[in-house]
Amino acid sequence: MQDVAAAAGVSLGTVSNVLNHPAKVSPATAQRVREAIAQLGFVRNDAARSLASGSNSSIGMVLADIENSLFIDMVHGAQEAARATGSKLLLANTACDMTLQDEYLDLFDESRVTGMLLAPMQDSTAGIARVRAHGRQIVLLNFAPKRGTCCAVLVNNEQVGYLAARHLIETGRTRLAFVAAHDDYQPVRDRRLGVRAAVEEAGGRVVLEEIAAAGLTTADGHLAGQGLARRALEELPDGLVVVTDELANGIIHELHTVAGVRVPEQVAVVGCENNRTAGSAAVPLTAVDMPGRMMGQEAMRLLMDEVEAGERHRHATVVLEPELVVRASAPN
Amino acid sequence: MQDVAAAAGVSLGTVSNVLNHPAKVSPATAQRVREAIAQLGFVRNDAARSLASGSNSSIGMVLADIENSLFIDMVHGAQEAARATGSKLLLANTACDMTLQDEYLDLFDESRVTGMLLAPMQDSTAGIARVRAHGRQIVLLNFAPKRGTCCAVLVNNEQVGYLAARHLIETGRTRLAFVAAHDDYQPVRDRRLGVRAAVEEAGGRVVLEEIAAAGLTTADGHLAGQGLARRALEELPDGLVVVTDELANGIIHELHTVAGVRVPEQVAVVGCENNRTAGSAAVPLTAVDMPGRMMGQEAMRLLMDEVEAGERHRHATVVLEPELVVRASAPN
DNA sequence: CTGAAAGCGCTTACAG
DNA sequence: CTGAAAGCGCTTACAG
Repeated sequence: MQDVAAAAGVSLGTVSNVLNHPAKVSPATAQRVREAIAQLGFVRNDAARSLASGSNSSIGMVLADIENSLFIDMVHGAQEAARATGSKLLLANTACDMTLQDEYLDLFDESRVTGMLLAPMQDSTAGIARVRAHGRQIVLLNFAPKRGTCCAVLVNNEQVGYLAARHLIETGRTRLAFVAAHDDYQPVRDRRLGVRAAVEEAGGRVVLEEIAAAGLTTADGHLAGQGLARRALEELPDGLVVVTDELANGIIHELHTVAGVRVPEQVAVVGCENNRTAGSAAVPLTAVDMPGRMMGQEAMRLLMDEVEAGERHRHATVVLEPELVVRASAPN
Repeated sequence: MQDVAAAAGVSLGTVSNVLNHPAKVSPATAQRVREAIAQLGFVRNDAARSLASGSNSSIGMVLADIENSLFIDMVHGAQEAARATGSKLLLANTACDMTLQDEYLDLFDESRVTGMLLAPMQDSTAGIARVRAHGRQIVLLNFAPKRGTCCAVLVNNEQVGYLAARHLIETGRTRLAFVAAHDDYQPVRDRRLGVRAAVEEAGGRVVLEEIAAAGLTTADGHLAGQGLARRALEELPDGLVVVTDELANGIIHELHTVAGVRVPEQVAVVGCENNRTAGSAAVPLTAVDMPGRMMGQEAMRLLMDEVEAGERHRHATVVLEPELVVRASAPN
């Protein structure tokens, strides 16, 4: 920057002003400075910049699983919103590893980002507290914070389970099963509650079985599907609510393609999330849609509010409603 | 940090040494310092740190399309390799927008990352030159650099096309078509060359038709599939090489599910990339696999070599070989 | 509108 | 092994 100033025949402060407050500099001078910058190939040192100014216009987003298109949708939404405000979105993937998640939170913290977005798969109260203790803003995605300790954007996951189960009941299924794993993941717990509520609402004419899968992936679905396929047909549920699409696809594969149990005729299946994989499966999956893009947008909006409002800020939790998307695996 | 030093009763430099060169400090002192850090909730300011040291241990990865699981695989590979060396991987998604790509390259440049990984969808010579002019290292993924201007990890995309076409020819198909779009995307051009080479190799007994799609997505595939479905059966190719899996899935959907043209009996289809979607489609897709994870690992390795070797560094291009994965859409 | 000066919070030789 | 001092490259009042 010194060199630029010398080349343009102005002082250091003027170069800085051209970069940060162009209005304070006469157009002619600014032009000369800009030419010098271009000629010397000058790149402003962001470290010095944020050290001196105490700020940094990028915002960090920490994601538990970029493999899941729900998270990718959140990224898209957040990025659109960030772009509108002129800030840059930096991404970090933890692959569901809490150690890595903490490391990334600390990294963004140390680099003094404007704020953070966190979409975790487990309780992250400690990490959030650490970040917030340093005065840095953070908004939680798809996971409720501990008693109002920060802003959050949630989906009504109880409603996710409820919509899925109600659809099956309304289309005449009476022996439901809920297949899930990872009750330490809050959305799973909530979806379970919703399923139970829908069954209860139906009175005694609908029964619910709860089946534990080994995990949430397609491979876990294969296992669960094999388990179901070993049953006599009359002992099979006639409607399945499966806690994730991947898991549902795995089950359908085993049931329908391998074991020859017809989906949806003999067993109807509803997934949760409405992932990118849902529509293109062997039997297109009926699923309850999570509005990922909107979640990302809302989260960015909350974060920006918090950054701007400062002391006056009040934490808020936005709860978005899910929607049923009907496809072949559980038709109307 | 000043406060920490005071609390621990040592000087500033000692605190710094505890953080950066623990061996230089006596265990007892180090312990006292660490306690002070914990008590005060001190977070080292990364801006000051990298300003003073001139370095920054994170590396930036700029991706054209996080929607595509090939890119996600590259992330996984790069992250594993980064973790092994103790550096952090920061991600940025450009959504195929060259303006955004340039902005992110500049952002990482300004923040003085150790180095960058770039997986673009278009020629990025200008951006690469800009970054390199500032002395920052960058490795290209899945796109050949202009005449040895940087390190790169490529897949032999000609071989991708070749393997796809040869598989169809070997399984008895004689009227092939290559469906593609975006010849400005280098891998597309190379795959086309490979398909032509395989057809030529077969002599006169195999003919090749080249079909232009509107784009590379599933929706574009639907369009292309509709176009094919309108043809009389005897005018239909009996083997399709489709330049991406998504495009292939779209075509299969229209042909097989909508129009009732049987895949693979009447038309066999081979995709390129072997995306996450390939295996779970209505007709599981035979596809040529791109080794994304390995690409990411190799790219990190090249980058680290370059960072460490400094002046002595020679650019290198690693070309990985693809592999055919046979599924139902074009069986053996 | 412009320039000189202080300071952001660290790291790194260097002397003890 | 420890401490005092210089310097990293900017931004921001402040005086002109």
